[in-house]
Amino acid sequence: MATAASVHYSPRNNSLHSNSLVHPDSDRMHPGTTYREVQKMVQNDYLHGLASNGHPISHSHQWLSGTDPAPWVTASHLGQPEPGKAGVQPPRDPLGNSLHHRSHHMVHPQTHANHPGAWGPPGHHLPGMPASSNGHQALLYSQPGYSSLGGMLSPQPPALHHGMRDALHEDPGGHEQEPPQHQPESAEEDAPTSDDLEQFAKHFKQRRIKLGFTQADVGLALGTLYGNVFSQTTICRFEALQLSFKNMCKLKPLLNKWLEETDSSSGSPSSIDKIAAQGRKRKKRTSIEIGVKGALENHFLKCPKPSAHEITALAGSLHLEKEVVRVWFCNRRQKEKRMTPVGIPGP
DNA sequence: ATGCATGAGGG
DNA sequence: CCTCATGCATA
Repeated sequence: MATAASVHYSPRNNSLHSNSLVHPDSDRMHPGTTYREVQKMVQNDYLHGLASNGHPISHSHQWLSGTDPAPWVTASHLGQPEPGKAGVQPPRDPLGNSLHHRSHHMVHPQTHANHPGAWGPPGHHLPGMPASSNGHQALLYSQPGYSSLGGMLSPQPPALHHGMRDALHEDPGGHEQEPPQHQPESAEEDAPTSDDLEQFAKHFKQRRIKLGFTQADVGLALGTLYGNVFSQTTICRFEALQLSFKNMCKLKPLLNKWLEETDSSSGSPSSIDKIAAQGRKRKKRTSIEIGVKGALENHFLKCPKPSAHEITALAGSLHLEKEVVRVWFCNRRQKEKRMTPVGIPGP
């Protein structure tokens, strides 16, 4: 066969241990439901990563092809999303009305540097337990009133208004680290609370399904509309609140826009951009055996951030590549930072 | 729906 | 090396 297609990737440093055989592991559960730890998440450092990427462009697949530059990527972040429209059409036609209209002068993911105060505090609510029980967080949504919890929702005109977040009491003599630079209730895209996001995610999913779109469709549509493509994975995670708070905040406006556009003007067949995954191949996903995962979990509980040396040692004893172990820890840490931390499904 | 992975950006 | 956003591949 085509041996020319080399499936080599470049491990940072290390000898090839080549221990990662493709064994169909049926892993998905943790060995023993013992680590149902309460998340302690007392450190939210959402304050420093905002500038990470204001423009998700210019990165992604470079192995796609060394010959043809991804057109959608080079198209820049928000250049010209085709004034006409760009709605991917669901496999089935939900409605037939071609109501088209208006504004789509959306900007690219503008991650303003405001930090959510509702997520970090140790006393924040758990996903299954709205903070309302504390009696300090009213349920004020910035989104158009969706009377969820009923099933039937009636799209109402944007009531755009929202309250505010819980007021943090700063310590006397201390330094303020919460500059509430909120505009005079200008728009609705300021600082969503966790409840906002929760509600929106729910609403979004509901609408999406009703409109007959898949998660992948939405991701693609976002690309066509605003120039930012997202994968099914990301949409899925958004709906499941499995992204970081900051990330959720960034995506919400986009998805909201899509929702508005879509449910009002729904008859617009359009060509879906398809990205061909070709060229460079990524490393085969290493399947870590259940037992090994358990061991990793254990170490994580004791030490979420092992040193390089420790990782090496661990990798040795577990017969894994160091890189794999390192990445495992990275991913594990990320999980802890999600809105819905491991093991605790949303409401 | 999720597990492992890539890569940009920051230190 | 880490964090963070994001996604291919897979269960």
